[in-house]
Amino acid sequence: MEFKEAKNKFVQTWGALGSQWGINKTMAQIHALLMIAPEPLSMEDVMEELQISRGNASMNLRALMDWGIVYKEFKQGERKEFFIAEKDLDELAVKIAQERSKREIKPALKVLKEVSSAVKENKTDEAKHFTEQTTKLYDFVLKADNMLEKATEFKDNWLGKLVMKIMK
Amino acid sequence: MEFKEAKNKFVQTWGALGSQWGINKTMAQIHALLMIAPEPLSMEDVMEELQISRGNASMNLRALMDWGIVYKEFKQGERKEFFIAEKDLDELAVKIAQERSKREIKPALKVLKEVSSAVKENKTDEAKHFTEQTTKLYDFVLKADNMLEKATEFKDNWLGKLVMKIMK
DNA sequence: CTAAACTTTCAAAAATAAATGAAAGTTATT
DNA sequence: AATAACTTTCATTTATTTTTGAAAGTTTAG
Repeated sequence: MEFKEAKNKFVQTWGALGSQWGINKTMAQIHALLMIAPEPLSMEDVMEELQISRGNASMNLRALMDWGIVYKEFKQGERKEFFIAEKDLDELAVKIAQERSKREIKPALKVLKEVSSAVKENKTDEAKHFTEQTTKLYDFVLKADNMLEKATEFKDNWLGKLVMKIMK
Repeated sequence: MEFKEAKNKFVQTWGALGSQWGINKTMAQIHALLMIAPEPLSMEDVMEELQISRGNASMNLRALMDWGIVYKEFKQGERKEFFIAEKDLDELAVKIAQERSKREIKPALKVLKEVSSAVKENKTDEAKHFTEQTTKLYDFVLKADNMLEKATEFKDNWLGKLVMKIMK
């Protein structure tokens, strides 16, 4: 396979994967590009490589920086900004997990808690069942969120490493 | 809070959560509805409650069954089909994890593997860096996918339970 | 201070995804 | 085998998300 073809295939694939995991396609593609770039890239470079507009590039680079997985870098004597991706993949996973927990799970948990304890006076069967089920769901999502949090601490901790080993 | 209000809030929230995790909004809402229904619901019921069309209900119920998280149920003497949700939440998590791995991660892994070993002859710096990075990414995604798989075996296994406990 | 170099914003356009509903398909009943 | 009860399909419409690009904003250098 030619290098250019492989590169393109990789960027497309990473983009598709990202878009299925809540990161928009262009954002994931920019990230892919930065991951494999041996040198920091300018906004021009990104626009050129992905054939996207200036506005699009600007917005998605900003978003990547908000997620904490892309950084600005300045070059000696150069006026413009360059960008590099977080290259430590464990760190990347931690950042993504934290962001998604904060933006999506935490707010949902708040509502689940609210509704699960909101109809306690109503004693119809339907209402009782509702309270039961939503309580279970709250506990479950809370557990999942905690796991996500704890999983991000794994890499530094002996127990985690042990478990990983056993889990093959 | 009134029961109806709580119910509506719950359905909306579950729908939003789902849509951020790769399950379409209506699909997640139907699932929510079935989760809290004390009795199996017919397609009519679902259409009525969510104010959606017959086609929409049919397609999304089918999708939920493909995911293995909703089942058909037949009632004595009734001609029409009723639906119930998988109520075991651990089972739900397993099913979702399996489906997403199969549909999204596995195909991506295939491409990653392909491109990471595709440009080995090319010896420019850029190509070398590309191979290095994509190899790392492949390993990383593979590891993540394995974790997802193993996590689904946790609930039945003593070590898993222990770890869960320690993780609080 | 001001012009040049560069970045961000945002209303409008384009692309994508999801929903509708009527027609076609299926299955059970008489 | 005809009809009624119900479900699925899919071309079209509608809603949502993403992208564009030109104008406004910012920063640096002279």
